[in-house]
Amino acid sequence: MAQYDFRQVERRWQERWQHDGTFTAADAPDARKKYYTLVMLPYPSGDLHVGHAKNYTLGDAVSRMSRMLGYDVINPMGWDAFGLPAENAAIQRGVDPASWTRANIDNMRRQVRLMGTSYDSTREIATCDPEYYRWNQWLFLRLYERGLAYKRQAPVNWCPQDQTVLANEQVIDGTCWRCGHAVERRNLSQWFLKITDFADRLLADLDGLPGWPERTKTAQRNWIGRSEGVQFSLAVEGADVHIAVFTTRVDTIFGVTFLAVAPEHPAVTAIKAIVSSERAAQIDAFAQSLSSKSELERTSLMEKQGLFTGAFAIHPLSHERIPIWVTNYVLADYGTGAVMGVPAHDQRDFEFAHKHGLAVAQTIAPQGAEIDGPLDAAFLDDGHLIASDDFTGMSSARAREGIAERLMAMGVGSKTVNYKLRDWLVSRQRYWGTPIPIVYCERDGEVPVPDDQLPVLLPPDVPITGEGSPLARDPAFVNTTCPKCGGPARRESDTMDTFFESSWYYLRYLDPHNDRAPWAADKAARWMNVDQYIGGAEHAVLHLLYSRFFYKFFHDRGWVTGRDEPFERLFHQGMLLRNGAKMSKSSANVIGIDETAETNGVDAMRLFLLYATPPEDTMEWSDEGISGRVRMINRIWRACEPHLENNLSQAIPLRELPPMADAREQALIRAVHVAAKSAIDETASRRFHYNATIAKFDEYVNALTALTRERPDSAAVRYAARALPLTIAPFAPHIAEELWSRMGHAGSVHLERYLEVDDRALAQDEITLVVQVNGKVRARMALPTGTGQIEALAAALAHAGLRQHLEGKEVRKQIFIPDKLLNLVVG
RNA sequence: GGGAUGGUGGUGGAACAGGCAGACACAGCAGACUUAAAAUCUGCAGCUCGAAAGGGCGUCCGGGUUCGACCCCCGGCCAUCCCACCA
Repeated sequence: MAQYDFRQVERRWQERWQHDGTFTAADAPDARKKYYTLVMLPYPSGDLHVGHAKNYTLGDAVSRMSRMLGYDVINPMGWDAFGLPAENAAIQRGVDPASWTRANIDNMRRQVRLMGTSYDSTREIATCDPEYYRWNQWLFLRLYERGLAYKRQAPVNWCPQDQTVLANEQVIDGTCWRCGHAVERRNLSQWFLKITDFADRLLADLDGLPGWPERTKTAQRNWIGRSEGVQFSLAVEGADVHIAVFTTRVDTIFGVTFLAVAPEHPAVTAIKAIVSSERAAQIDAFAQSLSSKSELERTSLMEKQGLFTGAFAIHPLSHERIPIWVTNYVLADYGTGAVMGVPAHDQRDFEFAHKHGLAVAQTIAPQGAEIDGPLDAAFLDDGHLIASDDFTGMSSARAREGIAERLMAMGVGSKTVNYKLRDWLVSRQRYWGTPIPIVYCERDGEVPVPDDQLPVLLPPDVPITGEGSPLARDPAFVNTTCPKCGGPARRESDTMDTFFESSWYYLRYLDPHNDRAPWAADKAARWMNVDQYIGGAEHAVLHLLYSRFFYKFFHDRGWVTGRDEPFERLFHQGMLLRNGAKMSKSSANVIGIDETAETNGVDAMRLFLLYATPPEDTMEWSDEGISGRVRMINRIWRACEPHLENNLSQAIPLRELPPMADAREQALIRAVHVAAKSAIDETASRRFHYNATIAKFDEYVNALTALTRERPDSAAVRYAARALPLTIAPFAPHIAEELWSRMGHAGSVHLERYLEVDDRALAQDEITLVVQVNGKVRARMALPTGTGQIEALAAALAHAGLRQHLEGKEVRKQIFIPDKLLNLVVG
């Protein structure tokens, strides 16, 4: 008996699939329904580990399964190749980011193939290719034309030690991830994308995505943060300025005892002009002390601080004088940058008022109750209004309407919707990204690079030191001529956030070599939308929100048709841990693909990754666990081996069930169809709990192994052996292909139709009827399928084991579930 | 503080629709084969009382609904993740 040589077999079929283009998707449609499976494209960091493998194995199984179920499948793959790690490698090791990235892509492509991934390699893309980022720039210009890309001054995270800007995710508890130095805020001129224009659609259309996890939709809803309220303004006493505030609780307006503004608020300048010079100096000092503090520090870590400006605002309804304070906890860029302070009905305001000795005026009382003494915390619920002029006595809900109308009639207020979502900052002072295609001319100002001059190429050989923007220091890149007037001009030296590339890559896969457009509309119409998207939950509000924004823009421009959502169904993978930590080089807990494939084989690795937990769960890697799947592969081989080359003439068509000689053969045939049914159901339901499917295959293989020993030539055994490569193909593709081929088939098993589940095979002649007495299981009886209640009761009464539970008692009630259960209530 | 998800043997997990709890596997124990080991095969295995037959308990805890609850409802505990001075 020859040992199964997985190394040789796996390598041979991987080369064959690549050579034959087995998984190439044709652009010409056929009679089948299209199916677009997509996994989030990886960053080429160097080496794939089994954590990556967990993600790609699921996508690959879904893709292969869908193809075998009769869909016209497209399953592309690419590289999210721009980003900071390449620059860090450049700084630390002096390598060129481009060469470093290319080498990583080459290595990881090898590893993706080593995993036996069934992706269409003719559609592979790398976002750092000029042929790709050219279209980034083109899309940026289309956004620019519509006013959706714009430049403005904005505060960013800045590390004074490393002399560089940091992304939000690189700020760990207010410090720089690399050097640990406290991060500051700096005002820099930055490019933004106006995602806020789409806030209402991005929110509303979540309701039309039943194929998305609820938690992801909730996360996006929270992030967009829509709130309805009223905006109104208060005049500043003695100055010609008004301060607008936004509130969701306008019913508490008579409880306002102070006005809190952000130190950056524009009205602060006017206020400084009307107060004493000492006050003005104090305000400046207060603003200065906060200017470099990060938002996290100001809002979450620091105590509530404030300074009375010396100025007053006039309450629009009561005409009382309201002291104006500058505070650390009011954010300049949410709402209007100013808040009405209602200590009695807002906990933040309550704490602030207590600390600074401000008045607390209760204007809402619990429904049906009166106030009983001073508050020891803000009263946040709705109720009825007290001490509120002619609104006194109204319910909160009615007062919100009435007060809003009064303010509108007075011309000082309006109903408003506010969003937490802010415009997307896409500028990065980094080298390894897409250059922003804008030049600055002394005469013409900000000028977009014309389409026919794209791409603006990223220059090679730029020194990267980790200090400041590398492109800004490259005169050959920065100095250019104005496309409009031909005069001297300066190129934008910022590059784009890498999330720009990943917001539309799924469209480029559909037309990867197009040099006239990012994609052709007919290709998009052929394949979009993505039927099943698979990736980590960490992108719930980043990539997945940006992509929806882009797709809506594309849809509005008519570049894509159908619905304006890119991803029909979304599935979040669980993480893979080892020793309780996420696999990473820094944790030194990485299990590499190459080593695992070499020692255990790729099929065993794939089976283990699918088998160990449901795919959405966090998984702990286990060196022992994979050995069980190695055994399974070997059992599959031994079970099928007697049915290889010699038995070709005895091939049994899989659609024809062999006659079943006895209960054991029936059980074997049943195991075949139970496993196949599980694979089909888990795919169709999009639950993808292939862990349960593979357990069914264990039972199938165990039954086959046992019966093969006794009667290797029975029709049932031959049928079950020949069905095995076909049914296990999506999960263990290499051994399946090898067995299929050795059984005499010419084509690839992966292009075959999956086994059709036959109800006759699933049916059983005999079932186990559970007999309960007063709800407790007291006996199990083997009975013919379809036994009626009367016969079942008779059998139960005759059952020796039940006598002690029934003797001398009256059966008062029977519950009978056919072929399952008989519950006798006695007393 | 708010929200989401979850809590089942020594371990990973199964039970898809309220109907046999613990499938399948890992680790373990015993046996067969072997000079021996590996590999392979067979058997045992929730806890507990009992020699056995058989009984009692058992899906985080406490209640409830039901003939019957891992599953549904109420209250609590714990864990993980997300959001969090958003006015």
